[in-house]
Amino acid sequence: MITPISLFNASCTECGLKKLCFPLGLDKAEVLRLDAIVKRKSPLQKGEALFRTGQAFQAVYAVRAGGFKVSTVSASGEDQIAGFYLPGDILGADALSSGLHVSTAVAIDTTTVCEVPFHDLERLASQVPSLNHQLLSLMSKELTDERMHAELLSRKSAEERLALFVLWLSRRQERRGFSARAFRLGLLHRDVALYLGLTPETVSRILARLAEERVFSWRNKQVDIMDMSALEVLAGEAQNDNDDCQRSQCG
Amino acid sequence: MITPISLFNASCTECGLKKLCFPLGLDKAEVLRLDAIVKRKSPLQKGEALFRTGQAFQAVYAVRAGGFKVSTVSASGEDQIAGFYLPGDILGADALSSGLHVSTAVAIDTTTVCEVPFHDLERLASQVPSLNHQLLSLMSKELTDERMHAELLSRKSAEERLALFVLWLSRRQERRGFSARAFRLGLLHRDVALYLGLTPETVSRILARLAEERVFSWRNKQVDIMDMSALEVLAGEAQNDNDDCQRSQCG
DNA sequence: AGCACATCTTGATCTGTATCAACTCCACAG
DNA sequence: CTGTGGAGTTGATACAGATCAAGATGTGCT
Repeated sequence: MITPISLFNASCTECGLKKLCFPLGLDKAEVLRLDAIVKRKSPLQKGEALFRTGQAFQAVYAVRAGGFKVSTVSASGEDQIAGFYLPGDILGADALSSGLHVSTAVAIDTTTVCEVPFHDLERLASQVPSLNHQLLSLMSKELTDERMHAELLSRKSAEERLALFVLWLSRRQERRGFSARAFRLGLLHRDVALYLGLTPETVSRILARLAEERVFSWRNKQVDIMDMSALEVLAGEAQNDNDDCQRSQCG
Repeated sequence: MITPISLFNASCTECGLKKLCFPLGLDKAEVLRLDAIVKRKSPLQKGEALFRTGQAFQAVYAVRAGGFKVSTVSASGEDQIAGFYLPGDILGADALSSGLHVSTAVAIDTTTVCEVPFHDLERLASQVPSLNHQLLSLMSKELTDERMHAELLSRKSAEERLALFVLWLSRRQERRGFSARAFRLGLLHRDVALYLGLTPETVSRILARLAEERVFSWRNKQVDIMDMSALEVLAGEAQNDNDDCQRSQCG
């Protein structure tokens, strides 16, 4: 199959996501060395797997466009969704300790990735301290994200979970330079429900209520936030009262 | 204050936990270099904090004896417990991406730790590839553990959660060379409840039932597992049927 | 365009766990 | 030894969200 070169040859130097990805903190010469080990793969179709549980760990991947859902299959069959990975995110590093992937990554859209063979990455990182630091930093970030996820699951009501989920998405969009108030979200309610520890029915009911209350709507893969501060309140993240004041002038 | 040197001078070379900790995969000369940057601190009393939310990130810590509970304080005040760290575990690396600790680590017993200044660790790791690999591997391990925690929180019943929790503890004990069936657990019900996303009342009720059914008991900081296979069944982790068979001779 | 299947919505009911409340047990200080 | 406060237990009740069920809407394929 012949694919237009232009889609895949963009280097890290020119990539719009370099502030979120491995190049962060590297100088130009270092980015060029990184570029040399990165393989741009042809796009995955929606539903295709990037890796599956049990496969040998070979590389980590940076999402360039599209996205993945990462799930683990439990003994009971039904799968749990560990997270969603959007452009700029790195995935696959969770397989590092065991040498085998412990989860499956499925494209939720037509998706392009950069493949970074781990052996090469590790060797380069040992020569480029700032790259190594960034690798550690990205993993540390994933860990704190997963902790936030666990906190959401253990202490939040269904409504808070959905509000928080949309708020997180909104902030990720914003950091990528897109609108925080309106974006596309090509996920099934079922997948979001699994991620949030809820059922699709509950998700549907709460979406109906929040749309009714003009907080936000999610219809036909399109999210529109109508009242950001109400959303923050519902998510339990309002910039309220005097938390800052205790450290500055007030009181 | 003068403390007996003998308590703190044990080197990594002689440490019984080296198979679980940074030295894994290093040769003797490398372990000696690691030893040179590790600081053995004087013990923390029960209830003392190793680090607190908001403190600057300076070092990672290896638990030598005792243990920690690591919790995050949410805006609403009550704290969520992210995990328990036992001898051989590494903690503190979650602060790496932001440069500030995002959680608080409190000793649950008299506890000794090895402090590894991160700046030194990073420099040494850049010279010793196997150390760098082990650092990445430990972080990857933490990430998969946190995913298991999230899975427990989103899909398991209260009984399954407790069974799984005790099973995890049992396996950790075993890997450290202790009995898998009987061990000390100096945690409050309240802390375990928070970790499992339950209330102390529910924990108490289920413990009573499981002791009644002779699966395991937890009284006076002492856990005794009476029926390991029943515990595995309750935890949804029984070595059941033909999962292996599908890959071998059966059928 | 039209069919078929998957996803989403909406409603009725059920249930596991939280919540509230009272009591017991224990550790520790004096 | 006794008083005090925190932790654990046990029971009664409430409710959020699961489950079951049926219909509406969408989406992909021929």
